[in-house]
Amino acid sequence: MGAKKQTQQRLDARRAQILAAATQVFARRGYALAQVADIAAVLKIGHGTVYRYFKDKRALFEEVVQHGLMRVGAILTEDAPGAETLEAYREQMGRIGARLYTLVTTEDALFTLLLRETQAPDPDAAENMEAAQAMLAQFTKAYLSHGVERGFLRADLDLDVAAYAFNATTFEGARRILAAKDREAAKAAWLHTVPAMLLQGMAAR
Amino acid sequence: MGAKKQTQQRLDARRAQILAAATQVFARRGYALAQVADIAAVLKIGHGTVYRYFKDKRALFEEVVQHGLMRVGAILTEDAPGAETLEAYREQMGRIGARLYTLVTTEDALFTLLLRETQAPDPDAAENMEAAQAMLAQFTKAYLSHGVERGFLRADLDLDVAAYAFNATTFEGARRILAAKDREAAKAAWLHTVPAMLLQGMAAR
Amino acid sequence: MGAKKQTQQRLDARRAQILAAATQVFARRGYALAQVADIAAVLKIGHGTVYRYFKDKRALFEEVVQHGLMRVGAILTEDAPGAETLEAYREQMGRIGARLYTLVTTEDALFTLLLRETQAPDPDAAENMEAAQAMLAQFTKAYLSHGVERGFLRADLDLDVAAYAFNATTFEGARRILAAKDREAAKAAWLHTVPAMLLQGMAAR
Amino acid sequence: MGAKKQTQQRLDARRAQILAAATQVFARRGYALAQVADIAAVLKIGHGTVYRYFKDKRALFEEVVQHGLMRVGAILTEDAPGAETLEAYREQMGRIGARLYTLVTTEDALFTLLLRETQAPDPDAAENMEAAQAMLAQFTKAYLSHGVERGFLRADLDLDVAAYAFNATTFEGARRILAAKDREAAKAAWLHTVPAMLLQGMAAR
DNA sequence: TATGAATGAGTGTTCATTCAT
DNA sequence: GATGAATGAACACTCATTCAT
Repeated sequence: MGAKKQTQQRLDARRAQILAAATQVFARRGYALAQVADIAAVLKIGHGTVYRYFKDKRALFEEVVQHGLMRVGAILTEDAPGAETLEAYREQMGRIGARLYTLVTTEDALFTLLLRETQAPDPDAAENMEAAQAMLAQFTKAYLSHGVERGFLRADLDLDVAAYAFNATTFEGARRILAAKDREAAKAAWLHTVPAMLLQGMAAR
Repeated sequence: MGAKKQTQQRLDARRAQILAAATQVFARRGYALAQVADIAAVLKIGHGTVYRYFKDKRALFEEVVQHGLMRVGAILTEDAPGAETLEAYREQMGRIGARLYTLVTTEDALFTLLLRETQAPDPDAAENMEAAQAMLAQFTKAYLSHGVERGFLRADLDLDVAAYAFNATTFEGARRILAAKDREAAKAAWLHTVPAMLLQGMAAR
Repeated sequence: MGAKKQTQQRLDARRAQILAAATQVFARRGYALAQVADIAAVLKIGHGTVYRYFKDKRALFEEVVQHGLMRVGAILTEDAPGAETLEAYREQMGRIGARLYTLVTTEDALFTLLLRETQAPDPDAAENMEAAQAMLAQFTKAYLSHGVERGFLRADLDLDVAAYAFNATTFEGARRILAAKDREAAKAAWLHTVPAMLLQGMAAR
Repeated sequence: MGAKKQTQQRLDARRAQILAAATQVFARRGYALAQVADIAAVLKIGHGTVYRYFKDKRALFEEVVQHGLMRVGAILTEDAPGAETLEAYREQMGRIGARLYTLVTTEDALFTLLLRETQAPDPDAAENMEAAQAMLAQFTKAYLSHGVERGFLRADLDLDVAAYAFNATTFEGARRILAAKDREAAKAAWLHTVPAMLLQGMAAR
């Protein structure tokens, strides 16, 4: 049984390695141009081996994406939604953003991929992507909803629109940070500007 | 001479037809899965004919994108930037948004394509797309800059960040509208919520 | 009728122009890579026009070759076979060779083509080429036969073998001359060496 | 290790099979008309397999040619250049010719190909072919040079011209033998006539 | 008669996927 | 389990040829 466990662990480790290698290659070349053989080559394993862990290229891709989305989801829910004042609310927003953008810079390849190919490579996969977007929007909507209930946010806000707009802004920040020469500076700029802009607006007082 | 002109017109017309058909097919299937033969089939012409008008599949794709971006650019610059009050400024923002979202629903396929594949289909084309994004951001930045000068917008706004955030929100709106069952309702919701949100913020007063 | 003649002359002239242009293009690019459109482009005429004068690309090619072979044949028969002494015979051989090699350098393209693609581009055409070779060998054989009759040449010579060998040597000379940097020098060297070599042999006396 | 060796042997064998099949098909149809799929079909293997062993059609063709030239080169150098008398020299010439013409009839397809397409199928490859010709001419020149040094051959012979002429004659023999109905008879005729003709000349004594 | 727009058969090449070892 | 040799569907692109103008 110990041996079995060992084996199982080794299998899991290999699976994770393939997932990581796939993330790199998909990020670098895009889904269409990434070759299964490239991914195997990164690990110096036979490319047939990949098929022992994943049904096909598409399944591998989707698992990479799912895995990435789960990590994002974890960050968004890690911080319990319990802010009692607008100030605390805004601070929490900053904390979540900071964690997200740190993950973005750490997991460079993963986010390059998520942000580039979230618009799916083919129509069949488009639904999945759409679903993922919707899920993230639900997170955000719940978060905003809490703000409205507490009275921090305007009661007349269209929460669906706001949630999608909020996420779009957040992910655009991630894109800009990844594209920036000085990522730390870009991160700081986005974290400084966006919460203020979304909460107080751009209009002068 | 009349004949020559006729012929030239017919050539131009055919070119435009191919561009339009390509837009449909690229939008429906994505760049990678779109086949040149599909595009020709839409027009019931031989697929060799496509190559009389465009060097190759990539060139055709890029022309579709360029053409689309020019139309967007035209909308953004059509309304001269001369608002004198915050109210006029906000109204102009609404007008531009309305025109853009109307184009989005009219030119369904074009925007499906632009919004999906602006994230480049392959690394070679990525630069073009990046450049297009940057160009649109410049438009927006200039527009916001005007607002700051007039005193409508906060003087401490990071205009680069704000411009990208603004555009991201706008394009997310386009995506949501295209995905919506009731597009007119979605259009109204985004046009109603976004300017207020971006100008006044989500925070309660 | 004068008008008709005029027209006929113009048609013939155009036909000759196409033949000449085709010779250039076939010589430069080889049969397979030469495009009918290239040939038309040389004359700045529509490529459809070529098909009004020649059935298809292959027919055009074959006419170019036939035309070239006829010119070679003319040179070989121009000098009547009436040498009475070995010395006169050898001189005649030199004269014919000189005329041939002059034509070679003058009609550069034609010979590049003849010498390169006499080995036919496809099996159907191979027979024609074989026939042309055989025809040239017959000329030479008759010429050698005259030498045997007159007693200039060894009576035990296998005339078939000798004729083909003689021609091969002659055409190899043409190839070398065309490939040479200094064509005049190459021409002189071949004309000086080959008749002596073929008549007296390489062996020392 | 034994298994590895086995596998390597099988790979080498397959490579050799493809080379052989390619020789047949290129010989039968010529470079331009030979299809990669035809070559694969001869071996009843998938045509993709060919691309595991050769980069592309051209590379396969060039390897076929190189391989052929090496075999010819081997024959030409096998017999050490040590003749001490004209008679021995002439006999050696006959032996080399006999071996070459035997290879020609044995390796029918290879020589059909070499003799047909040594004149390059396209301008890019022309240099290779020219180089091969030059290499063979160098062999022959060295051989003739030995004859001059030993005093068998005329001291005033232009060795460059003679070498190319010699080779041209030899290859024409190969062509005629391949084209002949009775190849053995043709072989005998060429082997009997050519050395005598080249050494003693055609002129009567 | 000349043109060149249109055509589509034809082919080299790629690469995800399978499966014998 | 791991491998990588083999496979062949799939597709972009070319260019000789036709024919309406």
